[in-house]
Amino acid sequence: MRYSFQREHILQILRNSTEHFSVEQVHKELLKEIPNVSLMTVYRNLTLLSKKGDIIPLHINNAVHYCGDVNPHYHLECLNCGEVSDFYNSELLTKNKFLDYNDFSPARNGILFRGICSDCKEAEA
Amino acid sequence: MRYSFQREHILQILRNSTEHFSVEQVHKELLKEIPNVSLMTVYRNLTLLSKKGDIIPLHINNAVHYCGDVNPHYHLECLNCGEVSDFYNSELLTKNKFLDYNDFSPARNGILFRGICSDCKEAEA
DNA sequence: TACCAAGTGATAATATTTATCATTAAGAAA
DNA sequence: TTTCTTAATGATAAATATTATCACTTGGTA
Repeated sequence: MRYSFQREHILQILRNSTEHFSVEQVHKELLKEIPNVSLMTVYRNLTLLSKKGDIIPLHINNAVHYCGDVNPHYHLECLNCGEVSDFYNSELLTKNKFLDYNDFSPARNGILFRGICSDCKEAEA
Repeated sequence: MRYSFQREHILQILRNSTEHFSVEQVHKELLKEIPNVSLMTVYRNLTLLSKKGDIIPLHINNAVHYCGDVNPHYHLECLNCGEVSDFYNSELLTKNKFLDYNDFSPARNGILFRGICSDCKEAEA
């Protein structure tokens, strides 16, 4: 894989944020730094970076969002507001082994919890 | 919500299978029983049944698949072959409480494990 | 400096889902 | 049973997200 100015910037956009941008959002951010960069380039590089393991693809409501943090953690998706947040939990990580039951090996960042986030629970109460 | 012949059949298709059909697949099955039924009707009812809690929507690679089993369980998605299977694990279910950490409440069937399934692991070895 | 292949950007095509609206039919009321 | 109201349907079009194609550009090596 050859160096690419565009790809490097895409990676930095995700590394420098805790948000989980959609492809469109990454493109929008990238346009601030590289005018005229095409959406196709964003798609292409996000796919490549995912395959390399440099970013984590999250499939949320029929659109892929990407996480730039490759440290061991999981994701929480709120079914009410749609927000996706990172979830660091060492207890779960150490207990992770029993998940190899069923001969299924979860990917390092491959656990997604779908439910209701704290903000939405408060709003209801 | 009023009774609908089409909706009833859609629900039965999912109830009578352990597979996790896409919308197109449900439509294909439904056409065997109700010729000329429209794809729009399938979309509409799958969305309605999801909101009622009668079926579980799974977002897999930018397409929704549905699970007709509403008993407490989770899902395993193979990143290699794309297969999605049900995962029943009482140990995880009882330990589920600690997931209320972070004030996030996972939905009853809202945990998705993404990784490599047993078949694919064997094939590699 | 020349060359080759990876990467890009413009464009078109595909796939998935949602919106619109006239017609049909569930089921309550007369 | 007939009438009436409105949810549900089906046909069609539109919107959204993604992938394919290909001539041109650029990174990096010979």
